[in-house]
Amino acid sequence: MSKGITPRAENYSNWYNDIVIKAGLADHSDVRGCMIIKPYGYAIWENMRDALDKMFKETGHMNAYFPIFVPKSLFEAEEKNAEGFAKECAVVTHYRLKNDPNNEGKLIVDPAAKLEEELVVRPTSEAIIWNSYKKWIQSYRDLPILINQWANVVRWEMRTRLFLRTAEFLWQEGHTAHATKEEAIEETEKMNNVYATFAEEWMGLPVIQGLKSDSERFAGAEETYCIEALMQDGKALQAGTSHFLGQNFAKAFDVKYMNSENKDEYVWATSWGVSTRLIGALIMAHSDDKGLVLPPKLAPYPVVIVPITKTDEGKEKVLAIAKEIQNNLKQKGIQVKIDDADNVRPGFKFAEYELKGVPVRVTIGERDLANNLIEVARRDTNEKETKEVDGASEYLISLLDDIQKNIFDRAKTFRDTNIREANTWEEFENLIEKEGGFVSAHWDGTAETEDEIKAKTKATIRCIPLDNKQEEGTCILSGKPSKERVLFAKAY
RNA sequence: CGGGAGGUAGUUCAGCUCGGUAGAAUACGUGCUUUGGGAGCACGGGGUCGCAGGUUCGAAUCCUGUCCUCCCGACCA
Repeated sequence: MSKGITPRAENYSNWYNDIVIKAGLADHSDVRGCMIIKPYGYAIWENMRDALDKMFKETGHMNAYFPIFVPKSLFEAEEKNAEGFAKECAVVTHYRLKNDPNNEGKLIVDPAAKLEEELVVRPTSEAIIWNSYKKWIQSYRDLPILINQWANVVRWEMRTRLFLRTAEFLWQEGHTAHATKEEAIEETEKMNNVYATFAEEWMGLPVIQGLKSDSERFAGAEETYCIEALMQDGKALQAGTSHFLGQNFAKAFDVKYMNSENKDEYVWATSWGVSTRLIGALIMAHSDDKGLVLPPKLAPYPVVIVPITKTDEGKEKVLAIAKEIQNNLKQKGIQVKIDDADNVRPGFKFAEYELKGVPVRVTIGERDLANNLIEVARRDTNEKETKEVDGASEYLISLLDDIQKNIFDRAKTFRDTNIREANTWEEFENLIEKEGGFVSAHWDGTAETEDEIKAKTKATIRCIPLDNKQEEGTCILSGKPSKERVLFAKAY
């Protein structure tokens, strides 16, 4: 157990907070619900962003940027979307401050500077983007529009948690416009697939792709696809969503195109997004009581070298080998940090890099080097081994692959052993309460039943898996007939 | 929005009951000894005690108001 980190078994949410703060990922700010993402945490986000951005471009999308402010009249155009977000919107009402005549050195909002129309700080950008698409789309030749934006959004949540739910967060939101329903649905599914691939191959996070139930669906969507992941404490986390918006926004903003037969038609839409919440998922999926555990592909530096030296000429030799390894790995695009700071001792560095989740630590010391050896420690299993200097770089590269794979396999085994079937209400309640994880059960398809289950157990329908097999059954609560099982869980 | 905890050094916190010189640990700086699992000793710098009033000879401490944060719950596309 590491200095100052609450063990998971003692208090899972304190453990989570300790990791975020002590690994240097983020801090609370003086603004309620808003966090400061520190360089180490931001570096992880940059790696996520770069990988996703590349995937978006490979699937034909381009980036653009729309304003953070949405005039209220635009925001309210799509009623369901507006209603869904209304109660968590920050609103700009004034554009100027002035000196407080009654309190020197203080400022007050200038009542003379009230805006004619309030500006909503975007909680999501469908409204302002579709207002633009209206101007961009005349003909079927203008379609599809495949745009993504990297942005911050604000949702005034009642209760916030670092990375998992903050009042302001960073994300990407894709907004596409299509001529046909089929093409839009294809896009929705394609991007959900991109998310699943990213989660599994980069984050080492196994996910279940599925559809949301009516009550969990995005406000303004016809269908919401999602990727759902399971955290170590048995709670589910929605890691990404991709929405088929039908013609709802096209109708709200009057976006029509002329088809090849000279007839006006409404445009079909999708939107999809993932956020800095993924960093929360990353933490809770892999880390342990010693600290963070990062997948090599997203670690700011997958390898850290700790030189241990006693003499000047020894130091020279050690650093020469460290730099050689650094250069070899750099050629493969792998960042290596050499920590030659001499104000802290090796033991401190070991603990520090374990806390920060660096996948591989290499110790190069004069003692082992006399025998041409170095020490290699892997963070995922906490195993240490000694290796020959010759061939070290090649070994490290293959070790990083191993770790990436092991992290995923471990999380997948955990996830798979935590999907259980329930066939009666008693079984269901018992599994949700005592085991956690996903519970696969029949449901009659109604929102009433879903609500009642939630009220009784706090479990919600996470998704209806895409590859669901069809089987006759009866709803665990109402006993009414059902054609397939859905996944329930308590969720973040 | 309900319930709980809290705001004192960069950080974690003690001091408050019972008013009287602003404290510890850690971090930081300097020096020496150290360096293979969170080093030791010595010296040193560092604070409008969240903010505003009030009581008092005197307030971190008592009273009133106010702002903010965290945790639990409700809420959460």
